[in-house]
Amino acid sequence: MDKQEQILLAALKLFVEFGFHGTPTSKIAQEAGVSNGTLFHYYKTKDELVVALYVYIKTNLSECFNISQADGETVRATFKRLYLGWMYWALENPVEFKFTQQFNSSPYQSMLSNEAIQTQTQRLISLMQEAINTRVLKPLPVELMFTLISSHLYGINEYLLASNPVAEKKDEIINQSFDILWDMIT
Amino acid sequence: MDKQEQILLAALKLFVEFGFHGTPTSKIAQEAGVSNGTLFHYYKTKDELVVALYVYIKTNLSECFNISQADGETVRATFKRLYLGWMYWALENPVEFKFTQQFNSSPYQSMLSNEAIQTQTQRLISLMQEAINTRVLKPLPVELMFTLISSHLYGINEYLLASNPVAEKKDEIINQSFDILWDMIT
DNA sequence: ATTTTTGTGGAGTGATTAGTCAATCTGAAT
DNA sequence: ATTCAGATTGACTAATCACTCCACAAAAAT
Repeated sequence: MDKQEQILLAALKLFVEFGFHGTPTSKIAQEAGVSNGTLFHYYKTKDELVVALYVYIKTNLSECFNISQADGETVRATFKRLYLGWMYWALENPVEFKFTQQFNSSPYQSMLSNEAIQTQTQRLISLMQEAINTRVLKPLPVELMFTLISSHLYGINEYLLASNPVAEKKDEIINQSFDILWDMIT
Repeated sequence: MDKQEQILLAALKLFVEFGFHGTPTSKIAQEAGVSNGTLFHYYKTKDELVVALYVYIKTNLSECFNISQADGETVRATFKRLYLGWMYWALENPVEFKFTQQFNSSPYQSMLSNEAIQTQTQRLISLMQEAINTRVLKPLPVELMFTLISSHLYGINEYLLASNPVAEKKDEIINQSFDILWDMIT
């Protein structure tokens, strides 16, 4: 058993349920089954723990699929693969996803200066830029394109979590929503 | 001077900068120029203050435009009016907007049981439902339609706040983004 | 004029919190 | 067997926090 990971998982569970402020470090240690001291052995401050948890989750997410166009893959297929990959990850890991949302619209956001995560985003951006350059996507500013796609994804995800349809219906909506997105950006 | 409002404004400023947990009630009172006791005279708990602030902001927002189709107004014009109204409000009140985002992805969200705000959302929903019934909008579940539109709006807003273009360019992007949205949903 | 209600202040309180520390344990290397 | 570095513990602390309480002021009602 990796105590460090247990701490992260306990923090995740409690943060999503009670918010950052609502969960004392003592409760996190308790939930993780470790002592107070151990928690602070691994993370010097509570803030550091919050940021580390975000990095941990984002790293897990990015390992789910690689952001690059495979040989013989059309641009559309690449985008669809990434869109579906992200969407299904978010649906299967709602707590993790909720946490990233909470984090992104919190003041902790600015404490983040993690290289790995920023290059991950950069990869997506350049993939989109290339698709714009080759006239596959509409000639919009790439940052705007990025925003359009990710907010679309967030929205659909939120809808699916709220309405919680059966698996088939869910797949149908996801595919349909990708088509709508693709129409929008090409 | 209305002390109650001063407290809300001080809380807004501090919450957005330091988060709910990062701002003690004593600092809020100090920023508002009132005593600790006065703050708790108006709001029995800190939680109550947070929720009251959300209601206050949402009420202000909803007073900016009325959600109904004016005489002789096309469906597209109604949607555009509401879209632009909301967008410009969010751009002109970034702190308020940021707060609502923070609130919505926080555990406080569930403490909200305000009638007025929920009927406001209901109005928008039924406006969309009607547009779907009359075949103006695509035959999608109305909740999905709602999600598509609002996440689009959120995304564009975030982009505009981040890139901060000059006023003309900004107007152009907003109009353009509405056209993209309209294409998407019709 | 007198009472009642409401607003305001700010010191005070008990509980809670993030973070420390010295002591012990563990296990691997020598 | 001894050493030693890192892991682990949990009692401890200094600070902070949400919230109370009571005295008093202002206004409103009688």
